[in-house]
Amino acid sequence: MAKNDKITEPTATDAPVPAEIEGRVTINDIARIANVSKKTVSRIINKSPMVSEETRKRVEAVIEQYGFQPDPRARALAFRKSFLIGLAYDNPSPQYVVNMQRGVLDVLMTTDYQLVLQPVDRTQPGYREDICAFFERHRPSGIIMPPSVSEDDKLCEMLRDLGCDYVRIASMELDEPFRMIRTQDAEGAAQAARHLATLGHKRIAHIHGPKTFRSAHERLYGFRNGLAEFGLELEEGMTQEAGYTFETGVQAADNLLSMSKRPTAIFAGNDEMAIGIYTSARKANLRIPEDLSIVGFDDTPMASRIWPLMTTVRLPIREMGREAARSLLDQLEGHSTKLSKRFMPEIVVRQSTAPPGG
Amino acid sequence: MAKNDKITEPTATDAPVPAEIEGRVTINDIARIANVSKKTVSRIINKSPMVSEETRKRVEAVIEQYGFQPDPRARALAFRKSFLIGLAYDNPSPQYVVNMQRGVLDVLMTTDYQLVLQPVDRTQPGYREDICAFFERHRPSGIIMPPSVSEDDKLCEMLRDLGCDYVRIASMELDEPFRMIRTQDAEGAAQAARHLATLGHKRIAHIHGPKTFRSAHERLYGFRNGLAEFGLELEEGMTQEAGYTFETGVQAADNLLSMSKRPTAIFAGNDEMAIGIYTSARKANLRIPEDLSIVGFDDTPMASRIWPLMTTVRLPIREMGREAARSLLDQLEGHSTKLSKRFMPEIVVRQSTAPPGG
DNA sequence: GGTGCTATGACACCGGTTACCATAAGGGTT
DNA sequence: AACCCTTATGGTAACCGGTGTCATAGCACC
Repeated sequence: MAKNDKITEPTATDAPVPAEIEGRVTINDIARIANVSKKTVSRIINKSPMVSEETRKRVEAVIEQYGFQPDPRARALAFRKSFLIGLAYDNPSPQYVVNMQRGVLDVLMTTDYQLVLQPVDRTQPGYREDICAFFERHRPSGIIMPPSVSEDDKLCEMLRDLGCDYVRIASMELDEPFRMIRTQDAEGAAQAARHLATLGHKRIAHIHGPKTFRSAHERLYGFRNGLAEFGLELEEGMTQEAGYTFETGVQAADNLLSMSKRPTAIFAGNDEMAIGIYTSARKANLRIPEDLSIVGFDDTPMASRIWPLMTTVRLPIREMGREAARSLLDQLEGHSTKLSKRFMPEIVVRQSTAPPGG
Repeated sequence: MAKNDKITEPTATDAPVPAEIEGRVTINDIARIANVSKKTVSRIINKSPMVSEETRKRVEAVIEQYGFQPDPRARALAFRKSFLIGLAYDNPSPQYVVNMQRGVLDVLMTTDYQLVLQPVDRTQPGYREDICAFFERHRPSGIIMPPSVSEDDKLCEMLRDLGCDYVRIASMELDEPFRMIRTQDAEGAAQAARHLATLGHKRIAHIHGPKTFRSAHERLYGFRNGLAEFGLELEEGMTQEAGYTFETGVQAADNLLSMSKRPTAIFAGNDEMAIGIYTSARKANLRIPEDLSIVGFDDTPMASRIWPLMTTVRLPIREMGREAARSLLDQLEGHSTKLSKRFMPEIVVRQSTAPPGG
């Protein structure tokens, strides 16, 4: 007769299968218990309006009672959507990374999406392929890229070709607006310049990041402009390129401080290098801030732990992570806000800056 | 027509759906092209030996050619296994967190498993429930817990009740051996004690973490023992409790340094607090290391950036992350090594320690 | 010719979804 | 009042992309 009726459960001739079926409650259980079809339960989970108030109440009570939670993987499969958001980062600062993760998670936790990490090393050949392989494998719905990964136009092109949505966090408009989270690094650097100029410094130097990083250009540019407002400029030899690391920062500062007419203030492109300046100054027996003023960029926790406390430029990283996640989610759902949000850095004045010639 | 349900997508009445079915190659495609059944392809993916050499070659060629990658979600569903590993952490040090993540990822990337993060705040009531809810939701195959989450016996009990596998990273044997990754914190602290004693210090103080952290006890205990080897002891008032943070470290150091017979050396339970000692010493106009020797614990990057470079005790955090992941994977596959691996800390002598009375 | 092993395929199933259909209730028309 | 057409609601089957179980065909071995 082949009665088609579901044979769902053999109902244990001998095997206590039900016991084996561990605690996980499924949509079928709920449907059976609430005496409705799977479909109806599904409608309720997905907040479809096509369910009577009464039915909804009843089913929701059962869901509540049994603590039913739909399996994310099954949903992903059926929706043909991974509900994954990738975070591809190479930022060497743990503080930055952790804050960014937190911000993204703040938003994702309230949704059905999940975060997957993809740390990369931009100096490795084939790192682009790594990210693409990562995409092919997990098929995240979208990828968030903070600097400096975000600055790689070629990579983004590859991702677009793969049909991968993404959001880039950067200090320049590198892409279509809805794909950008902007930081106004230039303005932050300008604030640093104004601060130093206002204190009365004339001989001011800047240690910037690698030329291959756009943020380095941006900060240099903004700093120059800020100085120009006061009729000042970065004199010959007063700019040094370094690698955004502590060691290269020390090296660059050594160069600056050994000059016959050494600067009375140095602005570093990030805190790591600024801390390098502290070390260099100590080696040269210069007092901070009396003999040398120092300004950093990022406001890492270190800035408020080092002695004397560092004046630096702060970016709201966690909030940027949130915004990036929100923006990506919007994009995935079609209502891409045409506007790229801009985050304004803010100088935090502490103790590493003072008038020159203390 | 009355399309009943959600009007999700109008689906572009004209659009040829097959085009819509983007590039994703499935096991069915491979099976069809290679002229075998899905099951055979599945066998090959899973390296089952029950496939003839010839068939395998042929199918593998097709897989290669089309760049087929099995969908992790579909596999997870079919395997009744999530292939997810959770990392539940509350460690306030970004450096620790990032290194731990890296270590875990190092291992997981070579497997089918994926990492999901669960940052928590142990000071929040209901944080245990957060973690359990996290488990219920994603059903990770296992959870890795670094300190201080790892120290919560109650939480682990709840997880066991839920049938959740886990690995704890801690300085004490808190659980069955196969669930532990041990760090020999006591031995690290003893090394610090020996180092200071050897330099000739007699009046030595210790700033330890909160009593609620087992690591705090462990380090205090080890430090005491190390001193005892040299016939020294922590005198009355020479121990201070602080909160593992910079600010509380400053406070505790202020207390110690304002005593009439102040210590000539201080060992802090972590680098954060040790950095607080630097600040306190600067305020008190004491030179490091001439007037005061300082030893930290953790070897955060900060330790090698601060001036003078900090002597501290190092733990191989990334390697510990790797080991935790390996160990958990072993556990999941049944061959739980009965042994809990132990990581030995190592003192890194830099410039913040010297003989007393410099 | 029975036995045991290998290689392969058929088919149901994991836990959700959509497409499509069935039925009941309501409202206007004649 | 009978009829038809909506609209609201819920059921059934197929499917997403893999897996397990079991049956079966082919072959070597005694």
